[in-house]
Amino acid sequence: MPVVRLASDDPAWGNFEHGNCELEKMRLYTAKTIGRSAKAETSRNEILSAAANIMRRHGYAELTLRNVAAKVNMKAGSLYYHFSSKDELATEVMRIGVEAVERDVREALDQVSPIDSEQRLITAVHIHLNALLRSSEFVSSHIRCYPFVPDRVRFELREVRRRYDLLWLELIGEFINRPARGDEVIYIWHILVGALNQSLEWFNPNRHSIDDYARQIEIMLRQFRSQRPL
Amino acid sequence: MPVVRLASDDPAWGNFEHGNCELEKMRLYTAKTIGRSAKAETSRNEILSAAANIMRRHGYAELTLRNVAAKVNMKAGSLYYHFSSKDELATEVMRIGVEAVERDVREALDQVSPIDSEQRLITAVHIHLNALLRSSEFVSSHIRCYPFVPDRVRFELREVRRRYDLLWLELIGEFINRPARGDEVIYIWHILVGALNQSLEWFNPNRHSIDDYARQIEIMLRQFRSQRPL
DNA sequence: TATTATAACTAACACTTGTTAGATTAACAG
DNA sequence: CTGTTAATCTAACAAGTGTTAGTTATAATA
Repeated sequence: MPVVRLASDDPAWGNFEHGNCELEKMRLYTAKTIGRSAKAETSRNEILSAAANIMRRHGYAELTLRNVAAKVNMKAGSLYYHFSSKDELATEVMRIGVEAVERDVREALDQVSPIDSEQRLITAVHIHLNALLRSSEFVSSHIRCYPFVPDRVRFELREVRRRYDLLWLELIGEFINRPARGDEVIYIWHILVGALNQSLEWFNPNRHSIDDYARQIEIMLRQFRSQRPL
Repeated sequence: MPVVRLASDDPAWGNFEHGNCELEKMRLYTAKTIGRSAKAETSRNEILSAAANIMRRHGYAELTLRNVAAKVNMKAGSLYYHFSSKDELATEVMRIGVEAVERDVREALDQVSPIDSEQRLITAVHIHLNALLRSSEFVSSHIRCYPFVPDRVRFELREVRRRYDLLWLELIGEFINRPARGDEVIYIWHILVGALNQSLEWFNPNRHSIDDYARQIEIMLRQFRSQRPL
């Protein structure tokens, strides 16, 4: 019946399970494992994953400690053994998210020639989209919930976020041969980030292709370069 | 200190007042005024505006009946004289939003040659951006809160939203000379809508220019056409 | 096995939420 | 001025929130 099939038409919209990249999670989790027993570490990771899942699917408003606890067969109060507050839990989920996607992008860029600025930007687009839409609920929960999270949480995340933002500004600056902090680069950055991150609200893995979408974004990006002298 | 000034760095982020387009509001409100006294109508409109303001600035989770009531010097219970539920209030705010921006875009398109598909698309971009970032909190609250609103509210809005979506698909289809329902058009539509609507999260009227941003979007759009035969 | 630290539970707290019924005021008709 | 309708308030409700203190069960260590 719907002429255009919108994400919002799908009853299961937003309820897809992401591929379980357990290896990736492990790498992230263990990065900051200090003085925690194996069992505590496992529980903590389950809690983080459950929280990320709720945040990605239903938004920050639906992230309640009782919801999270139920997903890991615990009671709300038990979560305080692993996190000192709801804010800390949310911060940790989102911190894992940015750090994951930044690490993935940087690792992929290491395999690309430093002077091929077009291939570098395109690579970053692919990696970011895959993290967002396929591999990591930590990434998607961060992107989806950041604007609605309490001030304190946003404040805690400002440095990791800025690092990732600067990476993009530099990639774009190199690509269009302009200063990374000029208005031009910044506006293009906003266009690109908007196109990438809004996909969370419509992308349906059963109906859409990450690569197809990334290809259209590549086409768009080339225009910004072709408008300018090299 | 921040290298790149992000919206989230600004303490007043999201707290800008939109230009008071009272005339526009009147046109919208009165469109469905049936069997309501002048006083009731005024109160109802104040409630709608207050709700839209909260939704745009703080998101749907912060929209509480007590918050809204306080803004219009009422008590929470009094709102039930004008709306039968919180859902109905939210639905009405968002319905006004889509209908407003769709009407604005269509009226502007009436002034553009039907065969100048580039100018038509560019016009729509400008009108949409201005509604979103400057003139209407009903539009911005809709865009910002739609993904987080209860299912019932989204269901109520599906028709008005689809009408507006189809308008864009047709504009893009004409512009790149492709069927409005093909994958190509739909992906470009998602890119464009993402770039437009995400601006809600970073745009700061004291620091950015709507026209500058719209111009960058124009550059982007031309690439999609130039890639194809006419 | 006995002891101890770990990890979870119970049950409540103070508070906020949407919503409702009934009382109260304000505006207006006769 | 009187009576009636329209508009708002009061005060509570049941449900849900983050958080805490005290308790129990589990697991590791001696």
